[in-house]
Amino acid sequence: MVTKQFEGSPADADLTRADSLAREIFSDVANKWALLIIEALGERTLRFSELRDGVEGISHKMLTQNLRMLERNGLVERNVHPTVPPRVEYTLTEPGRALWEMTNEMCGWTHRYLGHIEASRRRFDA
Amino acid sequence: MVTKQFEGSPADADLTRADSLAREIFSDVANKWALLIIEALGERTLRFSELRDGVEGISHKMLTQNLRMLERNGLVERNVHPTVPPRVEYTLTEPGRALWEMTNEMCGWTHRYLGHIEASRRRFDA
DNA sequence: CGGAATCCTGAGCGATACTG
DNA sequence: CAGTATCGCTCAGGATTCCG
Repeated sequence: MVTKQFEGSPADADLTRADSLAREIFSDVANKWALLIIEALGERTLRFSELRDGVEGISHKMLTQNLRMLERNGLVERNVHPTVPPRVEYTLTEPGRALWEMTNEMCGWTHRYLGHIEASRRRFDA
Repeated sequence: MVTKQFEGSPADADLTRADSLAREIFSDVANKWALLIIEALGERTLRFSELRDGVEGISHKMLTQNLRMLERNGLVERNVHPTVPPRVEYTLTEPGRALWEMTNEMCGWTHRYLGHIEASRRRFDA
């Protein structure tokens, strides 16, 4: 992918920059919590607290932290309703939704190979 | 996905077990290094050292660690050639190859939205 | 060369408390 | 309810060393 080595031709500055940016984005996105959040938001818009117990296992802190990151990258949109008590809703943007399709496939993959993997683990652990 | 809440119907034990297993697998696989390794192995079989400098940024330790994990889950196959010096090659298994298709899409996704994301970041950081 | 083991540091994360 | 801030600790993970 993204992991090529360039030497010194003309437009390389741009290429390597785009490349390192791509790696950075990949690293942001290729993490457990981010993907689980995206997955949860695929169904519908959710509030902060709905996400907190929807994603199970995630801490308050990790949730905000990842939501900020996803917002920064333009994958989720944050909507504050100025009511009291406050109500903040998170929605996938179009890039986020595209990513969601892939988390979906990952879920499908996981279930498809559950048996293989479980078996392989037993073999390995012996 | 995987994050449903069950109450107490008959065959729930199995369902929740499969579910927690699925979450575990997902967590194993949804990590930066694992996915980058899979991506690298997509092209062709690679030796340990080829992976080490192919994946760039990964440490000796992280590489072995992740390779063990991937092997355990049956996503890569480890082949030791009893020569001297030793020669160890890693190949994707069929489940691994299926996963690779998804990392490929992720790479495609990354490049497709590079612009969007970069722009969104600039907006956010202001 | 590939891998295991050891040591050591700091980022990551949970827990808690405080604001609007 | 949502978010920020602070503290403390655990443990991920880098550097190094040794083995087959």
